[in-house]
Amino acid sequence: MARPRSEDKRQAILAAATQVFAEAGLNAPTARIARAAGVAEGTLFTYFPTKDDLLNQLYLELKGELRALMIPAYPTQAGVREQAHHAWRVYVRWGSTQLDKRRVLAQLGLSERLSEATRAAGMQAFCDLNALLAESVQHGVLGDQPPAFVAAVMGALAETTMDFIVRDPTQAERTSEAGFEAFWNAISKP
Amino acid sequence: MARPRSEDKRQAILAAATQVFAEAGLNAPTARIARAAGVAEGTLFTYFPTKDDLLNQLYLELKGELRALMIPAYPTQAGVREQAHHAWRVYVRWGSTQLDKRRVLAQLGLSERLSEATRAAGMQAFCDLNALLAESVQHGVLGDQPPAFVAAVMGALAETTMDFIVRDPTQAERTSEAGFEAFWNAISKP
Amino acid sequence: MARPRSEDKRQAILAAATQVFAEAGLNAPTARIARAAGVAEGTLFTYFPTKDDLLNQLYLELKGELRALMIPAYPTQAGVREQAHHAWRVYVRWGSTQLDKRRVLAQLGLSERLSEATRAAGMQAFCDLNALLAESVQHGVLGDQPPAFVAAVMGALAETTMDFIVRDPTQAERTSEAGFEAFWNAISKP
Amino acid sequence: MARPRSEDKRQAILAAATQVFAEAGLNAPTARIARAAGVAEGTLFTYFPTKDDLLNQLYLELKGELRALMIPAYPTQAGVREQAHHAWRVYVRWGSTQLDKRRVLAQLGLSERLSEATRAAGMQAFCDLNALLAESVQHGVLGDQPPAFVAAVMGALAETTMDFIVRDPTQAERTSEAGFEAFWNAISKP
DNA sequence: AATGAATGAGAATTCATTCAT
DNA sequence: AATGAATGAATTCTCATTCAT
Repeated sequence: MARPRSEDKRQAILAAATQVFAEAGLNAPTARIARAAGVAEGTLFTYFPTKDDLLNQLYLELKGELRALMIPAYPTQAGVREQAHHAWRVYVRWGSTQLDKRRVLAQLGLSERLSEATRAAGMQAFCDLNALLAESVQHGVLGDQPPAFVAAVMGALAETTMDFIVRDPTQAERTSEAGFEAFWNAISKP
Repeated sequence: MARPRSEDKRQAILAAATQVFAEAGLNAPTARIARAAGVAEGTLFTYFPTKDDLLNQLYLELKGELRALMIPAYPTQAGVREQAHHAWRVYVRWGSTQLDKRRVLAQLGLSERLSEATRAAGMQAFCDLNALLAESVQHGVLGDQPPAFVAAVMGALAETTMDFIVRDPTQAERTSEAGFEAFWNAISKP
Repeated sequence: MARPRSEDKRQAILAAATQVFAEAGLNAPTARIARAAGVAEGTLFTYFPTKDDLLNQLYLELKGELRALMIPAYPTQAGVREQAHHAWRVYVRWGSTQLDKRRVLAQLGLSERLSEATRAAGMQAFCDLNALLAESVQHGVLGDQPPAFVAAVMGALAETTMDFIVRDPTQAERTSEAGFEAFWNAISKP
Repeated sequence: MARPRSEDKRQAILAAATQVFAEAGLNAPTARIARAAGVAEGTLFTYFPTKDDLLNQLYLELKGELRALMIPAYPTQAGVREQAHHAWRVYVRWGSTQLDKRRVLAQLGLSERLSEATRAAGMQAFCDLNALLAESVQHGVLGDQPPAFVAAVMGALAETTMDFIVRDPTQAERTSEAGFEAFWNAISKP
C-alpha cells in the first residue's frame, strides 16, 4: 500500500548525479541533481538520506556496473593473456565511452567523503580479476609484488589509455591495443 | 594594490593550503588556511585575489617544485635508460615522502577549478622529460603513440608505485625498482 | 472525510504525542509521533488535520483528564478547606506522577500555537473549583482579587510543590502537605 | 586593528531576539532576528555561533538583568520582611512592565535547548535572595523545606501576580501588595 | 480509512569576499 | 599592508502536508 519506492527514481537520481558531478564536481548542489533527475529536492533525501550516502552509493553503483561488464566477459577457457586482454578491452571501451562515469568514479575515489567501508566493498568486487592477474605475473618483474599491485598497474595504464582515446577517438582501437601491449609487457616480461 | 610584500607569507599560505587541502579536501575554507598560515583571513586575499587563484597557483607551485627536483637530476651523459631511471627515483621518492603534496596535486588535477591555462603550463614544465622519453620509446610497442602518452604512462605507473610504497614503506626500495622495471618493459620492449 | 474510525487510534496518537513532546519539545516532528503511535505518517492527519489541531486538542485532553480526576473528588459535604485539600492532593499526585503530561501541559500553555478559544475552554473546565475557592478567600488578603487569581495561586503553588516532589520523591507526602499549608495560609489569613 | 566586535551589536541582537521570540516563540528564524537587529544574517553568527548559544546567552542576560535590578535594592538594614518586600516590588514591576522579557525567560526556562550549565548559572545568580528567604522561613510552615522551595514559591506567586497585573494594569499597585501579603502569609505563619 | 512516498517552503549554517579600522 | 568583522548568497537537510495506491 502507498506508493512503493521506485527503483526507476533511484536510478534517475544516480544518473543525474553522475552527469551533474561530472560537469560541476562533487560539490554540485543536491538541488541541481534533483532537478536534473526530475524529482523534488526533498525526494532525493528519501532515497539517499545524506549527500554522503548518495556519493557512496554512486561509487558502488559505478564500480558494480563496471564489474558486471567485465565479469561475464572472461573467456575462461582461453589462456590468461586472452582473458586479461578481454577484460582490458571491455574496461577501456567503457571508460572511453562513458566519460562522465569515469570522471566521477575518479573523483569519488579521491574524495574524503568516501567511507572506508565503501572503498573496501569497491575493491572486493574485483577479486576474480585480481586472481587472474596474480597468475600472469608470476614470471614477470612484478612477481614479488602483491597481486593488488598488478591490478593497480592495470588500472593506471588503462586510465592513461582512455585519456588518450578520448583526446583522439579515431585511433581508439590502435591506442587500446598499444596500451594493452605495454601493460602486458610491464607485468609479464622477466 | 601594489605587489604583495612578503614572499615568506606567500609561501606560508601555499604550505598551509597544501596541508589543509590534503586533510580536508579542496573545499576547505580559506579561513582555515589563513589560520594555519598564521595570517588574517583577509590577508590571504591580498596574495591570492580569489580562492581559484590560490588553487591554480598552488598547482603550478607543486608542479614546479617537482620539475626543479627532476631536471637537474638528469645525468645527461648517461644513456636514456639511466636518465629515465634517475628521474623515476627522484619522482617516486618525492611522492612517497611528501604525501600531502602528492595528494593535493592529484586532487587539483581532477578539479574543475583548474583553468586550461594552468593545466597547459603544468604540462609544459615537463617537456624535457617528454623529449627524453620520446627517444626511449622508438623501438617499443608505444613507438607510434604521442610522446605525451609515454610520459603519462610513466606518471601513472609511478603513482601506482608510490601508493604501494606508502602502504608498506619498508619495501620502498624494492617496490620502486620493480615499478621502474615494469615501466621500462612497458615502453621499450617490442 | 467522515469521522475518524477508531477512538483507540486517536488516543494512541495523543499518548504518543505526550510522550514525544515531553522528550523533545513541541517541535518534535509529527512523523515521530506517528511512529510512536504505531500509525502511518499520513494517518495522523486524518485524526488531526493540522499539527496545531493536535496541539490544541492535546491541551484540552490533558486539562480534561485533570478535571475529571478532581471533580468527582470533592467531598461536597465537608468544609471548604477539606474540599480544597482534597483537590490539592489529587492534583499534586497527578502532576508528580505523570511527569510527561505535566511538562507538556506547561509547554502548551506557553505556546503561541494554542488558540485563544482553546485557552478559554481550558479555563472553563475549572469553574467549580474556582467557585469553591472564591468562598475560601473571602476573609483573606486576597479577598478583593478576582477568583481566578486564587485559582492561579493554587496552580502556581501546586506546580512548585510538584517540582520539589519530583526532585525528592521520598518526601512526597510531607512536601505536599507543607505546600497545601502554605497555600491555605496564603489565601485565608487576613 | 580591524573593526572590533561591537558590544552594541551584540546587545541589539539580544534585544531583537527577545522581541522576536516573545512574538513568535523560540522557533522564530534567526534570519528574522537578524533583520530586527539591523544586521546581516551571517553577522548574528559571529556573535552567537549557534542558535542554541543565542538562547543560552539570552537566558543568562535576562537573569542577569533581573538580578542586577534586585540586588542593590535590598535595604540590608531593614528587617527580613522589608527586604523581601522590596525585592518583590522590584521583581513584579520588572515583570509586569517588560512583558517580552518575562515571556521569553519563561519559555527559555522550559526549553530543552537550555543547557544544564546555563540553568545552574542562572540559579546561582540568586543565592543572596535565597539566603534572605531562608531566614524568613524558619518559623513558618515551610520551615522544613529546602530554601530553594521558598524561593520557588516566591517566584511562582510573583509570576501569578504579574499575570494579573498585566490583565488589569490599573490595579497594579493593589495587586502587587495583595500578592506579597499572600506570599508572606504562605511562608511565615505557623 | 490507511499507508508512506512526494513535495517544496523554510531553517540554520557556512564561506568567499569586501571593507572599515 | 594587515586585520578580522560584516555581508548575503548558497547549501544541506527537515518537516508539515498532500496524494497516489
